[in-house]
Amino acid sequence: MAANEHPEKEKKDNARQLLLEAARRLFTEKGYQEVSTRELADAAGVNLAAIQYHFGSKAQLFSEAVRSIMEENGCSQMANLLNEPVKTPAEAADRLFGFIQGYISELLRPRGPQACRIMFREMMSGAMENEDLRRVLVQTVVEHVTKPVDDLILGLLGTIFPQMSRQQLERGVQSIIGQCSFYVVHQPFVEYLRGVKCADTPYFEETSEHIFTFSMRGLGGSEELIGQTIANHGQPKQQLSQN
Amino acid sequence: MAANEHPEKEKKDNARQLLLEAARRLFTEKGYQEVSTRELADAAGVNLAAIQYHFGSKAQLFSEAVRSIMEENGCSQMANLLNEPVKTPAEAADRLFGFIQGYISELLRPRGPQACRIMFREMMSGAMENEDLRRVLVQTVVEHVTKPVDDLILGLLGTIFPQMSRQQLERGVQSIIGQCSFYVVHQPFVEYLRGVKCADTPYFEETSEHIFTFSMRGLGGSEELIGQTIANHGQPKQQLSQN
DNA sequence: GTCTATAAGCAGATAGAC
DNA sequence: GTCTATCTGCTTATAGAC
Repeated sequence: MAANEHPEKEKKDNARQLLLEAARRLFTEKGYQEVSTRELADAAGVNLAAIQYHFGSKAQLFSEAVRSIMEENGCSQMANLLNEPVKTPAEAADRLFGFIQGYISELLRPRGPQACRIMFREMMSGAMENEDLRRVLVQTVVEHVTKPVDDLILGLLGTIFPQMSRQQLERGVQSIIGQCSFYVVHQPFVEYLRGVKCADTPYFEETSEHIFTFSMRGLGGSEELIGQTIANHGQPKQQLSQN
Repeated sequence: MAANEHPEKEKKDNARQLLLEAARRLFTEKGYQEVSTRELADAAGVNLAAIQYHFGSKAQLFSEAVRSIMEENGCSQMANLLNEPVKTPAEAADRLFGFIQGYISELLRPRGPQACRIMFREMMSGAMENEDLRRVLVQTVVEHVTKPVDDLILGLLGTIFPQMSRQQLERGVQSIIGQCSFYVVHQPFVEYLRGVKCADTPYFEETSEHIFTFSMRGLGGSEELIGQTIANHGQPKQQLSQN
């Protein structure tokens, strides 16, 4: 009904589009199992049967919604980091620090479609009844999130540590992502155990700085580069000395 | 029916015990949402109504099952590590390495009740409908898993790095646990992206060694201690020099 | 394409006989 | 304490009118 109030633009497949938008929002907010088809149809302002008509099943609507989210913004904060290739270790270290902040921020303080939360949640739960669908979901996540993030960090680490083997770099990437994920996956436990709020600004900033420092040391980075990166991060670009 | 074949021992509350055992197994295998009360009753060989009679609801049975698992074996591989207090940094480093191996092993290659998988899965999903129940679950996990693991690693790191502040030690613990968790939480993505099997012995052993080395370096540990720990791990105890 | 009405099934919980 | 039978409410999916 509300759909007919805007006759100006093309409105073919309106119900489909409305459903997709509602699905993106609700699935990311509540998870696959917790959203019923009735709820989806109501939120979209369309008829229940439209889900079967346009997507065939709830599962396929979910699959489409995830793909659409991932294609549109992947891990959105990465866009800035990919604009121009880095040249010096100092630039790479600066972007690595920026990535860590952005990645945790997106995971802990999600605004808009939370692509990454879906990835954690639906994969851990046995929620995806259909095994094929589950495989497609893994593939979609890897293509649009895991792989780009991996390539980005791999490139940065390769610039900072040019002597390192591919295998060592891959392990470094995994250690960094693992540390960031910790503050999402273990969030309720950390908050209960330590009496902190992971997303509160002071704790959050300390978290980024710790992960950056710990990881740079873990890979053998110089204290000079670590200190200068933290000191200069967010400042206008300037030439930094490097190891 | 099978219950009456063993009249020798006390068998009061037999249905209750049978239900608890079935619940521990099924909930850890499939997750809360994926197990129905009928399935539980069938597996236990008792009547459906026994769940309400003995536990009041499915949710309370789940809660009891988790508590029972956690109380019984927490993170089981930790028992060996807690037997005697460590004295030297070398001993502490050796146990840290042992912990990392044991922790990943328990998460990746679970045999028996998989306490830790429950923790990850049910917390990430919005599965626990009841907010009170969710709080109780967080509390149970922290008490029986998070806190003991945290104390253990905190103690080991404190022995290896006696000059470090409490805050730094806590961050170190979180970085180590985060890296270990990565190989569980991101398992399907890593396996798809890299074409590896996380639980396969060569990759698994390399994983433990990497996390240990990366973390020791990240905290400023000496190369000598790292190398000697890896070389000597699993050997009979001997005095090692330390930084 | 969109709607109403309904099918078909499964969920957790309960009443009441034994 | 254990059982059968059933209630109530929800789910996804479909048939068929418009």
